[in-house]
Amino acid sequence: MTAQAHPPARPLRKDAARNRELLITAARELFAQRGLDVSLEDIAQHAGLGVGTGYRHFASKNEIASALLGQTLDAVVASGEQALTVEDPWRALVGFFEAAVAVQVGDRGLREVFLGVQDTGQIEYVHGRMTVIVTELVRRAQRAGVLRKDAAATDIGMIITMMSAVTEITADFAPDTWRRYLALCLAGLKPGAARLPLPALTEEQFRDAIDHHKKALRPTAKPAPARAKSSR
Amino acid sequence: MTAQAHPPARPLRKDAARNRELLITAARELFAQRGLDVSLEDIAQHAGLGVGTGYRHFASKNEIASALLGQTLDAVVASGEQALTVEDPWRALVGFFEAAVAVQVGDRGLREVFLGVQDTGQIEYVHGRMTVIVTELVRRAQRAGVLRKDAAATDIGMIITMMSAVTEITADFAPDTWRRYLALCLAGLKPGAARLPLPALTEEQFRDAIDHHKKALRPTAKPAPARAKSSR
DNA sequence: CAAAAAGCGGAGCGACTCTTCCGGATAGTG
DNA sequence: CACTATCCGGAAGAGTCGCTCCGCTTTTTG
Repeated sequence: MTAQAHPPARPLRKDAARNRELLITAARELFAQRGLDVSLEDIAQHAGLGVGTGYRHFASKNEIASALLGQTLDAVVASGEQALTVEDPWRALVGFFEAAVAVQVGDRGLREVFLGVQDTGQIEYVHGRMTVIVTELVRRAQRAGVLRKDAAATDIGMIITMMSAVTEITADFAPDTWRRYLALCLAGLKPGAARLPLPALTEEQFRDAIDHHKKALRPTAKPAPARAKSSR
Repeated sequence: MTAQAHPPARPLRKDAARNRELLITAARELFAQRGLDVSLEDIAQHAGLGVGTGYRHFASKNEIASALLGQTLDAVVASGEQALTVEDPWRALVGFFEAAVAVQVGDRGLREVFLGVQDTGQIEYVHGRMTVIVTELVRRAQRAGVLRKDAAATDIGMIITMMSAVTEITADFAPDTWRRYLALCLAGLKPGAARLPLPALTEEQFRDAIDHHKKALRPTAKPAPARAKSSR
């Protein structure tokens, strides 16, 4: 589903391959620094190339963004899988939190996705893989008695989103601030506190939450093929 | 500072006054529903008026947005002042949280401001009034022993921002979800939990946080006065 | 060392935004 | 009821962004 470089039927020409890499790294940098709203002209220029070259390698701006974001989201999933191998259930949970938030500190585009400001479309795919992992992390911690019984798997995702908000605001000058508020939430997750007033979201609701509502990554809405002449 | 309707030197003509109200309510509705990015054409049309009429009443789109947002932010300040009159320090604190978040549930534009996605410019003004109130709320609660000693005034603002993130994502179908996560944070704010790893932000840092970095409400960057002829 | 294939770049189109301008409609006045 | 200050509406200027098209350059091939 990810627009991974189409398996090169014929190997790319040398310069083309080089330019492709230039584009990818330029895009990654700009998305991370300035968010998902940078223009493709900026990306191309930042790579020292022309706009047309960008479109030779990627069908649309969304394709670059989706591919890059997908890659990063995969990394988050990976750190979740790794957390499952940690024996101490509480340390595993905390470690996962920290990994998931740490990647966002340097990546504004990623934060925009977690905050639901922008939509890349493929989150549900990642979410599918994630829910199993997180559910297991929660189950283990609860069984060990280190996590309050009324915590749910969806709470973990929501807390990560809250950390995104903190980081979005502080990343520029106090990038570690999220640690303070994660600690605060973790304190609230320990057993023994007062009951939580509402039930957690269901997995389905949570998926809707990060998938619905937001503006698609550029409305684009390419209705008419621009030119009347469809010569090509 | 707020672009309150310039004290009408001469009373507005009847239709003008009516249209002004139409514009304001239309803008408020659209900002609340669709966020701060709605076009001014949409606003005018939603009010049943022409674009030009909008500019007769407001100097720019930013002016409408700022004025409206400012009004809402004033309401938040007011609920803070009211909280100071509650005798139970914990109830006062919780009440303030609830008031501050509740207004955001129906107002997407306001959430965008709290999340630092968009900048209206006048937050620092509100922040100035707020910091005194919140500091007092915190001091009272700590003196009564119901709030952990290492909590700071800036923590309150940050928690509100976290609730903005939750609400931004859930407002469309489970608008009360923030209550669960507020409860979780409140549990973490009770005394007795493990120390928080980092110091809180200073007031100055917090002000920078919600003031810096974000994209101004439309770059606009009106460099040249459009037409060369400066007849008017 | 050609010829052909592949790739490059940027002018340019459509769609959208904010804002201005001004002819024509409207409300208040004598 | 006319007359004028006021106001309305929408066309149009200027800017931005996504994307396409096609003449020109570079790489590969034979």
